[in-house]
Amino acid sequence: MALRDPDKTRLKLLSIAANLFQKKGYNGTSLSDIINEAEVSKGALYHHFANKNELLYSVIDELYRERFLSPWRDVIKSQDPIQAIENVLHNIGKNADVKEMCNGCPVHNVLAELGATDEGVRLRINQMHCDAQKIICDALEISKDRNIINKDVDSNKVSLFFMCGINGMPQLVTSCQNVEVFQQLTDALADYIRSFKMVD
Amino acid sequence: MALRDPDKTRLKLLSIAANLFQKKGYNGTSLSDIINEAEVSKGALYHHFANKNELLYSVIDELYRERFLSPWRDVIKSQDPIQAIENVLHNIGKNADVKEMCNGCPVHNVLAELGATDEGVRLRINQMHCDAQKIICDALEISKDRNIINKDVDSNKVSLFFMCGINGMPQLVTSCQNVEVFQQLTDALADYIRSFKMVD
Amino acid sequence: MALRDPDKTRLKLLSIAANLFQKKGYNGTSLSDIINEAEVSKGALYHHFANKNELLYSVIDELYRERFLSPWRDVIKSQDPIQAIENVLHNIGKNADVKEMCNGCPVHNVLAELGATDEGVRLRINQMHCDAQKIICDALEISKDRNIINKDVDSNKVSLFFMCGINGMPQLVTSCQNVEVFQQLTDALADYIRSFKMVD
Amino acid sequence: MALRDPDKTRLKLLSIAANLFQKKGYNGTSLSDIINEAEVSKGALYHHFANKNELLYSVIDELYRERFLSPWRDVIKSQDPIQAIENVLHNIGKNADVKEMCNGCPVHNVLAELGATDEGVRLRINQMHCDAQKIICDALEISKDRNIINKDVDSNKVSLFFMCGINGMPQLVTSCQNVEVFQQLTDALADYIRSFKMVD
DNA sequence: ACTGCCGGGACTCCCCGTTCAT
DNA sequence: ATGAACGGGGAGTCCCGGCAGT
Repeated sequence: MALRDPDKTRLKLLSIAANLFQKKGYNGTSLSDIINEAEVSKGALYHHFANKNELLYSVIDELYRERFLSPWRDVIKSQDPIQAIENVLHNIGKNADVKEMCNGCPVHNVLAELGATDEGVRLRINQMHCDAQKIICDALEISKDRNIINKDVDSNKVSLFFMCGINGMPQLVTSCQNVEVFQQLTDALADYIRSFKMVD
Repeated sequence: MALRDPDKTRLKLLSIAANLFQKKGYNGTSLSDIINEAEVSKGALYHHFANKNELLYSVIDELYRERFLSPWRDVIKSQDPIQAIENVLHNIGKNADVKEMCNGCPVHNVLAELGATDEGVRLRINQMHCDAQKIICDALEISKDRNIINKDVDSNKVSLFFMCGINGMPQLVTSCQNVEVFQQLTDALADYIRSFKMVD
Repeated sequence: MALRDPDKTRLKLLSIAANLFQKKGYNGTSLSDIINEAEVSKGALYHHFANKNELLYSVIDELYRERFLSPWRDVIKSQDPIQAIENVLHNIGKNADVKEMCNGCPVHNVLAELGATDEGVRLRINQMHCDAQKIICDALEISKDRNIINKDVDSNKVSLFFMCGINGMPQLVTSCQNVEVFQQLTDALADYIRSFKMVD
Repeated sequence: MALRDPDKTRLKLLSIAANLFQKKGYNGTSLSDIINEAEVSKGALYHHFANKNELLYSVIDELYRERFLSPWRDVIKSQDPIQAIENVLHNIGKNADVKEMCNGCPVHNVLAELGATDEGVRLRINQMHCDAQKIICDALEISKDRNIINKDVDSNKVSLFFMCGINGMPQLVTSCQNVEVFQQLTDALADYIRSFKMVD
């Protein structure tokens, strides 16, 4: 129903779709699932989104992308970017929503399901990975300049592996349904990144 | 077809289903897709498997599981398990089939799509993760005994993070469609595991 | 758009609907097709026409009917109505728009699609047939009076068959997509009507 | 239901579809209409026909075509083909099923609705027209040889116009819902064809 | 008075996983 | 092991109201 508030209706659809796609997968989620939970008619949905695929793209562009990148954006503004990265890891490890985590990372799930067949999805998520890696890579370079880490660290390789770690976590958490595992993993990744610091 | 060879038919269905599930996802693959590619009748499929879900379970149990675990089984028999792990990583990095890799890891894809809704899938894959982690963990313990790595290494944490790295790789490769990335990642993971070796 | 000209908007909708109904059929034409081509909003359409069915009726009443009847109206004013009919046939044969013809006669198409289920359509088109036949019938009677044709001609039967010929033409042209066929048919129909002339 | 008789099921669907397409048009007939009347499941329909369009093509090829051509096939075997044509016209005029007639000719209706947009339909019906015209044309030629009609008759033109008459009839009957009109028209067409006979 | 945006559902064709008689 | 039949959804489209502002 929702007496005439297009933006609100759109956002509602978007966020409900985001949740369902994460939990049940893209192909596992029917538009009926979405409109039922949103208490909105099919006409409303198709007024806002051309089709299911466009809805997914909007979800990725407007929700998943921000959720994925925002935690990292500030690390390069810090005096000690390495410390900042550790802090971010610590925070997401501590504040992880159990239910959310156990459904895996939405970005990750969508990529695993559709990456091989839907170029639109793949390119969007690749962009996210690149953007995030760029931030980490910059953080490493800055840290070299400031003599926080060794100059012979291969920033590209390390930042790539960092992204790999980030991507692997939700997988393990989903499979064992245990959030503690997530904290161990963020710890371990923090250890990894800290291992490049200069010994003083 | 019609050449009565039940086991062959079954295996054919199994391996075609394995490929399609990996590439197009479970919900994205229809039974018609499978029987068309296998050139087998619908009745034949239902003779061998109770339903689509059981087919998936069989695929996991009989194909995915072995593919996932077999490379690691021998590392604990080696004199230097750490070196053995590095070798395995090097091999899978070098021999990676481009097309296969770019579709992501089948285990991983299935978990991402169904992990949150299908306990049968989740438990099977969790078991694989645990079994693999156990191997790595044992390898680390053995290496401690043999003074290959430091005794204060937290084998559980490291092996867990190792699994995390393993799980994150196909994700990144899928998104950028570039196998070189895979080699860089196996390298980086090898670096990681080597970093625990005693300095002599 | 937005240039407030209600009559123009209405006429635009009417004539675009007329074309689309002819080409794609009534059920094959969606209101979206119409408003897209007319560059008019849905609200505008519904302001001018109560619903799709009323739009069709208006199309028939205001456009199809005139197009169908106007060529024949003057034949009875002629000194030699038979000659006048031949002339009309000759003209429509010669001036036939290729594209238009190959889509069939709009009146005809609508009747064929909806005649059996929509009384409103059937009655309107029946009226057109009757009116046209009346003209031809009158032309024959006048010609009898003036000794142009034999007095024993059954005007009703001939005029009915004349209408039959008129109705059958577009059908054949549509099926073979060849306007020459149309000219042959108008010729043949002219031959038919001329065959009743007195031999002098 | 319907205890396993594929051919029967198929034919049932075909003939019910044939009736509904004639009465309500192609776009006006839903697959639900068809399966409800046939008391057959949706799956059964899609087992026999790839889609709605293929169903239509099958209806045309297997039912409409025969109904349309069969009455004329024997006229060229007759001693007096012209007389045979008259007889056929007389028969279909006399035996016309009221209800059927008032829904128009199925071939005709389908062509009017879809001829401009569906080549498959157009080509099929064009073939029927050509085949029928060929028969009439041959009948005229044979009649010339046997001195039944004048040698200067343009067989092609006359047979074409004959087809035109055949095609126009159902149109008029549909619009006035009066079968007597049909008899008058078959009479008039018989008159027309007879008019070419030699006067003895 | 007239037009535009938002929304409502029923209905469309089609496909899916599954069962059953053969 | 076959393939005909089943029936429940799948996404998407349709025609249509109703509120807002001109």
